[in-house]
Amino acid sequence: MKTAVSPRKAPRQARSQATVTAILDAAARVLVERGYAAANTNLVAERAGVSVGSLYQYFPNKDALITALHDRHSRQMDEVMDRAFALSQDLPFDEALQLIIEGVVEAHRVEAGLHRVLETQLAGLDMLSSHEETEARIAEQMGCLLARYPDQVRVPNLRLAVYMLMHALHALVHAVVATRPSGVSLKTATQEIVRMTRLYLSSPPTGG
Amino acid sequence: MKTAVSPRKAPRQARSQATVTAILDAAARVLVERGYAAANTNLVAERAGVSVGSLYQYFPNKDALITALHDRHSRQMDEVMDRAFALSQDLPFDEALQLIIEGVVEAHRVEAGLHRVLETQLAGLDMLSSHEETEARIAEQMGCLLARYPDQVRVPNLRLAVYMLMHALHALVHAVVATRPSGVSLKTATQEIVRMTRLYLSSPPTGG
Amino acid sequence: MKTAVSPRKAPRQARSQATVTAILDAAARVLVERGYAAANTNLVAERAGVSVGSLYQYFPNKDALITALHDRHSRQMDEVMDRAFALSQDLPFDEALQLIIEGVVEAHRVEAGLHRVLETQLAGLDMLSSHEETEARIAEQMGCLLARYPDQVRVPNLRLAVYMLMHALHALVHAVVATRPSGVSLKTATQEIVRMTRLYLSSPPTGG
Amino acid sequence: MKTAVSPRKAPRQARSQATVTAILDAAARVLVERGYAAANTNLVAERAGVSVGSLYQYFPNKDALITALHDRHSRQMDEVMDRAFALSQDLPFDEALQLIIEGVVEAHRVEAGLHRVLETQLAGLDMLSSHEETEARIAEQMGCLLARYPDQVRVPNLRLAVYMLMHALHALVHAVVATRPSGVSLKTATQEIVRMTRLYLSSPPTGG
DNA sequence: TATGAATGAGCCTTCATTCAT
DNA sequence: GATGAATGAAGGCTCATTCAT
Repeated sequence: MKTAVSPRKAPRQARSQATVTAILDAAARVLVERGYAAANTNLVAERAGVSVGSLYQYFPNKDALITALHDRHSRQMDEVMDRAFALSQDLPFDEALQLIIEGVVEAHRVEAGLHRVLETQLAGLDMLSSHEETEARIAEQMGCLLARYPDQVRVPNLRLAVYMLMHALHALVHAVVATRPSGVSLKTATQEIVRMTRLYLSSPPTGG
Repeated sequence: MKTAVSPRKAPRQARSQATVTAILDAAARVLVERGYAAANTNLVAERAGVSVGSLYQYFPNKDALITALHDRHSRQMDEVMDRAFALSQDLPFDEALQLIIEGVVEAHRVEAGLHRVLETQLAGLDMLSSHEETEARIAEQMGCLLARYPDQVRVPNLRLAVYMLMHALHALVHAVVATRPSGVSLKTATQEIVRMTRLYLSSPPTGG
Repeated sequence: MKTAVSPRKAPRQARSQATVTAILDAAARVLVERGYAAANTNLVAERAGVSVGSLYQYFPNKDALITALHDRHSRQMDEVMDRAFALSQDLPFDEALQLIIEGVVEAHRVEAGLHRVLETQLAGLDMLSSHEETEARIAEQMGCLLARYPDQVRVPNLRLAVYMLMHALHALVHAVVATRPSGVSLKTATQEIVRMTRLYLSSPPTGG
Repeated sequence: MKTAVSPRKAPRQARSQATVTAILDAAARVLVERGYAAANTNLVAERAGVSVGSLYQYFPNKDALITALHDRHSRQMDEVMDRAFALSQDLPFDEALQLIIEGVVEAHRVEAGLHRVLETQLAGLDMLSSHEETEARIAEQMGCLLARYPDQVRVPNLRLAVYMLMHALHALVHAVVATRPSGVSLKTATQEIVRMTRLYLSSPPTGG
């Protein structure tokens, strides 16, 4: 499942691919609109314009569908992040930081609702493995990034700093994308996240 | 209904109170174990050691039960926070900050799992009002706190700073309570949150 | 049960009697307001101002309660009818007829709603026996009445005539009490019932 | 939904139609046997030889099922009545009257039990509208009929007469179909209804 | 393969009835 | 006797899943 499709010999596969995509899209919409509890496979199939039977042809059960949706979403996010990290490669610290954070915000803006639902309502499902993988990979990249700027990044414990940033950034980006204090633009808010991050990273452990 | 009970001749009420408490406790456990969607009233009743009928004697429906649980939890959190804010009243900035953050961590340590589920899976229910109230009240107190230390708190926009802290602290506290990088104690992690907060608040807007 | 209470030594009994009456009254009200399906013993008890426990002290189960209510209602109706038949004893045919029919209308006006519900929704219960008895007794009396006026009552088959009248009058009285064509008073409508009855009874079997 | 099916390629629809019919038939049976309160959808489904799920595929809820049953029954009755009224068009008064009343009796003979339950236990449901419509239409037709014979029909108030007949006939037909005095055939009883009706309609208001 | 009617386990809720106080 | 909290069987309804066409 979920294996890449070889470019040639697409006719059959193309149909399947389109159907799978339609189903996942419908699932995303339904999930965002009604939450996991109220989302049901019949509705997803209807919204996707296919029969329930077809849905079950491609996904053995409801959880598999949600998992697949989650995986697809993760992959999309990963790509954005990878691109951001790649671009930041040769930039000075401040610019790299800004680029990365703006990238994350951008990544979350696309499907903020879906992202939230997936993260939120799916705590109980067994799909965490892939999610944690992703998290770990991003943490890894983040660690590498920080390690590249020993002069600006002066934290007592790099692993701890990465951990702090992962969680703080995650929450702030979500918040900033969803809602901001009145009169504050997304750009300004994003800038403030950058500022907080820079302050945190570039101050020596001891106040002295 | 659940108003204060007169001290003498409490047996009847005491029994009811105990039942209500047992139900709420069971609901909390079930919710944490299985999430909202998979939690069902029959199971909650069974776990509470009462019949479904009793459950419905005290809570008109499933949502009301969850809402009541949420309210109870909120009240408990509020008390902890209020206490922390009160104690921090006459302390110097650094100590006040530390006290507050340790208070929040402490508040979350009690029922972290429940807290997460309630926050997470209940987005759809109509109980948000009380939740948002609580949030607003805490934000208000936070704002007052920061305003008390104009010398140490140098942020360009106080409302924005409060907003940033609310979200970042929230996430970090949750994270820290649930899991930490190996080798990092809860105390150390909490300290790091304090450090991040202090750095963020006490640096002038412009690097200069 | 339901046995007459001896006049002396009433204190205890009086209390019970009052409670039973209150319960039956409440049951009547609830039944009229919500119908049999939606009526429930807890509500009846509450409306009667007693506990469910007390209700079950006097009535072994819900059906017994309804049956008792039905019996009480029947008895009240019977009394009215008996009185009407007694008064009509020495009157000429037309006046006797009018008196009886007005009596029936009057009897139904008091608790028309209850009467309807009892008749209607209780078809399935096993309380019909007493109901059929009452019906039979009234039919009997009606037969006697008609037999008293051989000159005016010229029907081919007396039993059939009684049967016809029982059913037609029943329906018409119900209808007339509940609703009438606009502009028609209860008195006028009652008069028309009398007219129909007289015409039916006093015409010779063959048109000749 | 239940609109006419194109003759060719009906298999799908035919199946559904059959299922719907089976459900309605089962509902009718259960309703007659146990009354509305004791009738439950699970039993209806079982009796119909389908699953509850199927029942709810065709009827959104219990009341809708009963309403549909009521509608189907009404439609059947209407057809019989319409036919009777149509046939009576050019007949002399006595024959027209006889035809109509025999028609009503015939209409009720088919599903007398169901008819009674539907009329009886369903006062509370919102299906009255259609029922009252039917009643009004029949009253209308009855009025027209009577108006066609000004020589034989001599009543003081046509609307009142129609009202009287609607109620009396209704009750008598029900009675006659369900049970009769011993020794009286359905035919004889029906004849007696005709006789009563004729006497009522053709006598001048005042005895003179 | 696609379809969608059919299935039925399971959930929320009610209410007649019991019983400890 | 009176009370009313507690009980739990039963009923309405949903929805993940299957399978005949």
